Amino acid sequence: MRISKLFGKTQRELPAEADTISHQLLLRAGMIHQIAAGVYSYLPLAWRALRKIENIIREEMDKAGGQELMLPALQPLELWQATGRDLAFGQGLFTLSDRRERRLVLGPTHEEVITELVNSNVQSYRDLPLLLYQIQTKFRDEPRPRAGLIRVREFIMKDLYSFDTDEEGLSRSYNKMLQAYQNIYARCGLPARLVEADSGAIGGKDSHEFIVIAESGEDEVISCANCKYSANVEKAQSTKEKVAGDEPLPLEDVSTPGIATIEEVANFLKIPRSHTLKAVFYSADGRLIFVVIRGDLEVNEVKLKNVLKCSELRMATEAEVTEAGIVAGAASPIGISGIKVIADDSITTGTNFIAGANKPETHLRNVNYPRDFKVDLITDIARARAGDRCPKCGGELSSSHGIEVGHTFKLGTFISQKMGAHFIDQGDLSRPIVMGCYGIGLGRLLAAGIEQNHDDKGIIWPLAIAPYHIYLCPLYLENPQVAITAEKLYTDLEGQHLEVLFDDRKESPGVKFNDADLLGIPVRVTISPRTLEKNSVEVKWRSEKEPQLLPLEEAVLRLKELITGREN
RNA sequence: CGGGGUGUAGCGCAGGUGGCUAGCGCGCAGCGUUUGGGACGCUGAGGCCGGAGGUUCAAGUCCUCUCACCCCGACCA
Repeated sequence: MRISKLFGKTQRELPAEADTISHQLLLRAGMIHQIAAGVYSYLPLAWRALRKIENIIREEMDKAGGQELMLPALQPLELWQATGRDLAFGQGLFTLSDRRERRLVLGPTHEEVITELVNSNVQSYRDLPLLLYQIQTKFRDEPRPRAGLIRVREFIMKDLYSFDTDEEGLSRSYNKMLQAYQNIYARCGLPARLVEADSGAIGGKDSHEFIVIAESGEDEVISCANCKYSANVEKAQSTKEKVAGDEPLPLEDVSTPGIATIEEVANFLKIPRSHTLKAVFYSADGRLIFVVIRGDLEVNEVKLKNVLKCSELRMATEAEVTEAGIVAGAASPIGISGIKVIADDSITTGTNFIAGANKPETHLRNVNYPRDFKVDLITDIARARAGDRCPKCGGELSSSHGIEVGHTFKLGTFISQKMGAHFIDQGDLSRPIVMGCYGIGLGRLLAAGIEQNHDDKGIIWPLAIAPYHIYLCPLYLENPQVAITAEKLYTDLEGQHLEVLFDDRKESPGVKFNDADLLGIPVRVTISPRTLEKNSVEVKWRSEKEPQLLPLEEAVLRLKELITGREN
């Protein structure tokens, strides 16, 4: 490709809109163009890189036994109502009506559609297992698109769906996919980590994410330095250490004038926050929920949401709390009735806690569970933090940010049951198909690739996903010797099926070198009067500092060797 | 949804106390001189100042409404 003909221009200045690195570089390199919040066009360079990623994914899916197909983006809303996932997705679902007022959604994912399809093609255990996948555009009305391609509303995604006769089959399919995913990230040059995850609106039991550690990532990963434990903070557990072990003492009031927050209570009474119990109020599908947790811990809303099995969860408003007869600032689980109380199991890690008295400006000393109050449910709903103890080995947990570049789910029979997708087993029994699903966002993978591979000059593409292999960079093109040599080299390199971006512009060396660095093509080949004097060309890897000279007559073959050598 | 910010040329920005032909840099076009890390000179094209309404002799500038985009938060009584 000649740069003079390439659609898309590099930009010298930082775009004001972007403040994550991949977003900035994608814009500066002229690779993407935004048309609305979280909606982008992909220009030729980006599209080439995406297709490289797509092909790697396709090869690995096929190798694992997957069969590619294409599914509709336009889906009837009833399909979503059948599984109830229209509610789970809520506002995240793009909906529209056709001319007959039939309600449709733009598919945010395709479990319903493919289950419907599979149901009409599978009757017997002999038809299973199946691994079916699609690579296509999906739509989610994200509350806040951000960071360029990292969180968007229209995106290209590979989803594979597995269909098995039982849990063991599912595990086999699941493990195949985990392996295929490891292969994909390795081939794309991305160090992705496997972490335990919450399944969110997709539903299901076991779930894992692949995370690329990056500052701009919006996911928080909790991991143990000592063992392999690693989990998304939404899911992560930690050991809650004992805090106070005295014999339970009788309850007593303590006056706390003007004291409301846990911080203030702890300071006022000169005790650690961990010796207090905190009351937090939520509204779950419109119902008030009373949550009790040890004062130094925070509620993990994802865990809470899972426990409550609700579709909408938010903090309750002060009005809602007051209306329920609760004294803000001194709320207490003691003597509460008519409200569902959920407790974090941290309330059993000590005795004689301080808690609200449910009377203005008053707290209670020596609160003990279960002696003093009852709860509807006690379980782990706390947010794990860096510095906490690992639930598996007791090591110290640390926290880092990352980009979720893949997510796998053991769906089980949740969807197949609701949609009546059954098969006949060997004993002539009708049973629901056991499902899994496995997604990768291609654009996000591209962005993560840039987040991982760049310097202050620009992108440094891993060879496997680079839009081109070689940046052919002749200097002083008005010199006929340079021009002729460059043209010949361009033709010969393409003849060897090397992918060449030919900078045929009459620009100054500075401009060309800077664009070469910005675009991040792995190998730069410079031809100039200076190199021609030595009858050679200069070759430089984008990822390395020093160039080397290659004799002109060997250049094509040597470059071919260099590139195929690194590809494997 | 809440909070903050920004909309002026393809990109980055200035102008904002109303005042006549709306500027600067980059980029773009032409000519010339240059040339191993974003060269220089000259000439030139390019704007419904996000949109609607209002105030005024006069609005990029003031008022009201609205739209779009970006960032932060979805935070604990």
